Amino acid sequence: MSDPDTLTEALDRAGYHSTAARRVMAELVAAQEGRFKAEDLLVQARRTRRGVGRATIFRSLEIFESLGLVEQVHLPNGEHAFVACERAHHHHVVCTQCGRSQEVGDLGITPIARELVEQRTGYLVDSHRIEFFGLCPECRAATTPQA
Amino acid sequence: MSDPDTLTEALDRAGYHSTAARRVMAELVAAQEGRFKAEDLLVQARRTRRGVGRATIFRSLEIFESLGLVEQVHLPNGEHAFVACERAHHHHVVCTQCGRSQEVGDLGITPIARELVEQRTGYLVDSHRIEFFGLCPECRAATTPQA
DNA sequence: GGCGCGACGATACTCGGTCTCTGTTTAACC
DNA sequence: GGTTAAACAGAGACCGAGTATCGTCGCGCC
Ligand SMILES: [Zn+2]
Ligand SMILES: [Zn+2]
Ligand SMILES: [Zn+2]
Ligand SMILES: [Zn+2]
Repeated sequence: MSDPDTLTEALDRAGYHSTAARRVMAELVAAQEGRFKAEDLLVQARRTRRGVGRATIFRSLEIFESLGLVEQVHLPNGEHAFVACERAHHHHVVCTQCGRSQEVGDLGITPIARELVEQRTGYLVDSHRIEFFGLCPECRAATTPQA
Repeated sequence: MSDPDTLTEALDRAGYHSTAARRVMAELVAAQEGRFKAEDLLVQARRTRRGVGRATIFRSLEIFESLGLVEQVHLPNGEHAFVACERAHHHHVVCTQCGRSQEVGDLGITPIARELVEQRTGYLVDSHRIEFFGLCPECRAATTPQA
């Protein structure tokens, strides 16, 4: 992600007021590389221009999430973080080392899984969550010098 | 899940002391139907025999999890719950209505996904989390009488 | 320019989870 | 069976993420 305007436009299109706080949020989110915690934004906001209130951080993230611009990920250690999204159904790989993250298309898993799960368990699946964790190319290279 | 002994035996096998609190925990966990929150156990423990301390609840669950006897699930609403497990790599479907849950085998997703993700993103995947949410057969029947 | 609703932010609060510390239990060894 | 070191339980303090409240302010609209 890297374009604040995409975010603000989406907000506008969805009928949300354009406010200073939200513009800052859009900028911050767009500037993140990989996963980030709400707390990170709070700190960053406080550091630069006039800070954004804690409540607003969460409210904005909630809106962004409802618009599919951001997604919550549940890290292996139980913490919660967010990642910026580029629309369409997808999932994320998150680097356990540096936190960078990337989207992965649906991989065609959804329909298969849904069907299989349904026929094996009788459950009518209506949503799912898939998260991959591992090492990003950079960290991978860093930990395995050349061997 | 329904056998407390399986749990206590596993603890024993792993070299953990057999204590009163852990036996109670084994019984409680075995008695749960579907997903349950730590808080639930706390309340239930308090209600029946001599309660188990809050810290102990979490410590035990942590051990159970490390032994693959229990797994943490991140519900769609952000809450955390646990489900009892029957070993081997698998995932869960959780009923969004009544909370019942069931294991689903790997579905063959793991190797495919791993490979696809790796070749598309360059990430070296070493763990993943897949959760399905929907309606269990009972709730399904209940909400769609016969139509 | 004025109005009303929506959003902001400070603060207080809740709640899930952890830490710390002390007294107790356990298992192993004699 | 008695002794002892290490593991454990539990009470309570503590912490941090997230939420609720509420007075103020800004946006969009007329
Ligand atoms: Zn979570
Ligand atoms: Zn990385
Ligand atoms: Zn399981
Ligand atoms: Zn159900």
